[in-house]
Parts: sequence; C-alpha cells; structure tokens
Amino acid sequence: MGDLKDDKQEDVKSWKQNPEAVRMDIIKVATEEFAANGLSGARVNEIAAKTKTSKRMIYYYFGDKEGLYQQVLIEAYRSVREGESELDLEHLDPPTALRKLVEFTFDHHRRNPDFIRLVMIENIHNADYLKQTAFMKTLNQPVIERLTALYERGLNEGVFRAAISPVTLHWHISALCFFNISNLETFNVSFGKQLFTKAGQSRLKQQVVEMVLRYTLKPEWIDQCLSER
Amino acid sequence: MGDLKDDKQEDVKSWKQNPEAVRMDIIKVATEEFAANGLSGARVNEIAAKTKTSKRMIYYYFGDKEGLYQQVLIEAYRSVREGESELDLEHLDPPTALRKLVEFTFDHHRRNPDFIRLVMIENIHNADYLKQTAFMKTLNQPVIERLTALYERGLNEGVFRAAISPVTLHWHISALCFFNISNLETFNVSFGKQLFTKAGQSRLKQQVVEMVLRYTLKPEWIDQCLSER
DNA sequence: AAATAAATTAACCAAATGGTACAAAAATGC
DNA sequence: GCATTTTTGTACCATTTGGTTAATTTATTT
Repeated sequence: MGDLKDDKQEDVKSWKQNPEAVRMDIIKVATEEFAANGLSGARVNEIAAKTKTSKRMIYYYFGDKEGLYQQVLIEAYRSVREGESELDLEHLDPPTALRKLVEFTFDHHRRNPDFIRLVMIENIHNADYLKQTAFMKTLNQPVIERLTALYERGLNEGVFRAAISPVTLHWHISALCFFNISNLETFNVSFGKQLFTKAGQSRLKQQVVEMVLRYTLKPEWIDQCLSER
Repeated sequence: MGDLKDDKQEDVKSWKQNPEAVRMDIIKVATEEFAANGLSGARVNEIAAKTKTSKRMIYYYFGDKEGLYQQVLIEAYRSVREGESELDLEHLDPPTALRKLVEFTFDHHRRNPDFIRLVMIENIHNADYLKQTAFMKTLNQPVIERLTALYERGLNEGVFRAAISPVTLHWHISALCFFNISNLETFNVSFGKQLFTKAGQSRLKQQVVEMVLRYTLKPEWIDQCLSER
C-alpha cells in the first residue's frame, strides 16, 4: 500500500493552456485587490498568491503593476456599462422612464461597490490612467445618448422643463447615487447610520428619485408623477 | 581669502525649541502629501524632506505613519468645520439662507480640494481612522443643528415642505457639492469638460441650488424664490 | 518529428520603505 | 551650577516591494 507508481500520471506535472482564462483570473483577483487597497496599497505578491497562476504571469500579460491596474479599470468600466445597457426605457412614458433610470442607477451602484471604489481611486490619481486609454468617451457616449432621447421625448410631450442639459442631468443622478456608496463610511461616522439601514436606503432612494423629478418636471406635473407610484 | 575661522559661530550647531510650530509644519506638509498620494502612496521620507525638521521628529511626535495620518485627518476636519461656522444664516429668510448655505458649501469644497481628497482616501480605508477618534460626531453636530434650526424656521413660515429630515437634506447638499470635486477628473475624461470650465461651474452651482430649493420649497413658492436672485 | 514559438515556473535581486539606535543639544527643576 | 528630562540630528537596518533571469513545458508550424 502506498507505492508511488505512475498511478496518477495526470497531476504530477501537466497543464493545459488557456491564456484568456488566466488573464481573466488575474483581472478578477486584481480588481478586488485594487478596489480594496488602491493602486499603491495593492501588493503584486498578494494578487499573485490569490491567483491560480504565478507572479511571473502578471508581468508576462500586463507588463507592470500599472498596466494591470489600467486593464482592471477598463474591464470594470466595460462591464458596468454593459450592465446599464440592459435597461430599455423607450417604451415607458418619460417621467416613469426617468424614475426607473434613477432607481436603477441607485441600485446598480449599491450592487457594485468595487467599481465605485475603483473610480474613487482613479480620481485620487487624477484619472491619469483613464486618460491614457482614450476610448472612454466612446464607451460612455451611449449613456448620454439614451438620456438625451428620453429628455427630448419628455420635452415634446410637455412634461419636462426646458433648458436642462442631458449631461448635467446625468451629473446630478450620478452625484447622488455615487456619493451614497463612496462616502457611506465617513458619513456614517459623522452623522450616524440612519440613512444606511435597509429602511433608510429605500427611503433615500425615493428621495433621490423625487429630487431628480422635482428638478426635471414642469411644476404642474409634479404631484401627479410623484403620487403615481 | 576663504579661511575657515569661527567667523559665524551662530549657524554651526544651534537651534531654538518650538514644538508646536514643528508639529504644525509636519502636519501641513503631511496633509499635502497624503492628499496627493493617499495613505499608502505617501512616503514618510518625502514628507520629512519637505519639512523643516527631520524624519526622526515625525516618529517622535506621531509614533508612526498611521498616527500622523490620523492627526492630519483630525486637523483637516477641524479647520474645515471652523470655516463653516463663520456663516450666519439666522437673520436671513429661510429660502435665502438655504440658498446661501448651498452656495457656500459648493464654493467651500472647491476651495478645499485637499480636504475632499482626504475624505475620499479615508473612505477607501472604510473610515477606520476616523472611527478611532470618536469625537467626530461632536465635531459635526453643529452642522446638523444649524440646518435643523433653518429648516424649522422655514416650516413655521410655511415656505418649506414638511417631512424632510435635516440629515437627509445635509446629505443631498453634501453629495452634490462633494461629487463636483471628488469625481471631477473621471467625469471630465468620460463626458467632456463643459461642466468644469469657469462658466460651467457657476451654472452648475445655480443648478445645484435650484435642485435643493425645488426639493425643499412648497411648489407655490418655487417660482418666486428662484427668480428672486 | 524536428524546429520554433508561446506559456509557465521557481529562485533571485536591487531599491525603496517604514522604522530605530545612539548620542548630543536645549530646557527645566533643584 | 548640576542633574534630569525633553527635543533634535545622523546614521543605520530589516523587511517588503516591484520586477527579472533563466530554464522548462506545452503548443504550433513545417
């Protein structure tokens, strides 16, 4: 018993190649590490250890730490924008569509804290790594286009106020939904946890919706659109 | 010419003590470094080099890097809250006072990007270092108190809608003003610089004011209060 | 099947980093 | 004026870190 023959010849030293899977494994691990610790805080050794492969592979595929970070960023933006594109707002009346968009954004940011953290981290670095990629504008264009279409429908139907720029509208929605996650911890410490309990969050979500709608709707439509739901 | 005598005996090896000045010098330099590079990104050597004193002093006064970071945070919060307390809103009618508060917050955050960055960084660290200090709630209480007084005045005068919590109101104002600075760079890259030119910023400020007022005011007062200015 | 290219491993390295040991100069107490 | 305590400067160190060298294994081409 226990003689060491070629009983299991498979697990001795043998591996299949699967570059793409290895790449994605590294990116996934690195995403968590960078989101948790920032660019300078993350440790390549730590990332490598949590990977199915070795540190050498990281440098083989990504060149250096910053190259890896940049790919993590790109991948994060891509996957988030992909998620957003599932929304279809065209068949809803404009106020309802806007409400749905805000609610979706609010929930979406809550479900993707790692993405929020990566964006925070990238801002700390003055967006230097996003600037290098340069395809950012293309990637983000659809967001604005959808919102523009929605806003113009609302204008034509006479329910939205004029002279709001879609980019500004997007900025407002982003600000409220982003801050909710990004500053959760310091706000907690400073002002208590009321807003961040489960009940607090669903109340807050409705208030954010309300804020955006009260800003966008013509006054005469406010009461109807807010009670509606 | 050039003989080395005791010509200047004063600058050889002599110094006056001034602990508090040294401490503040370190904190000031460290604030910039931490704001620029984060906790893990900042280098103690670099901080020391930019100081009038030596690395040894940093460890003497602050124990370790994290201790220094923590003091930097505390000092930053204190000085910012101090600045805010200069506002006196009591003698203005509630809508005007609220407008002034929002405008002030917007400008204030713009003038203190280092503070914004420190808060971002602290959030990346899950507010662990603020949690340790525990006097945060005391420090931030006045902000809520002032806002509560203002809101209740507005209620009594019949110009504000009911059932808005002051903490929530503060959250909304903070979110919009904070995001403006914190996410400036990534927003720039993603959606263009329109909102962050000089003209763009003053327009945005008015829109933020408008958003808060439309949310807070009773509908019948909106037109009057927004045109007023 | 031989030669070439791509993918992977393990051991190693120089530089940078947070932190300290030691000693000397000022201030303070007696 | 002397002893003790506080404050400061210099030189140094152990560890960690990002990154590499060189060799081995699998896949692909001819």
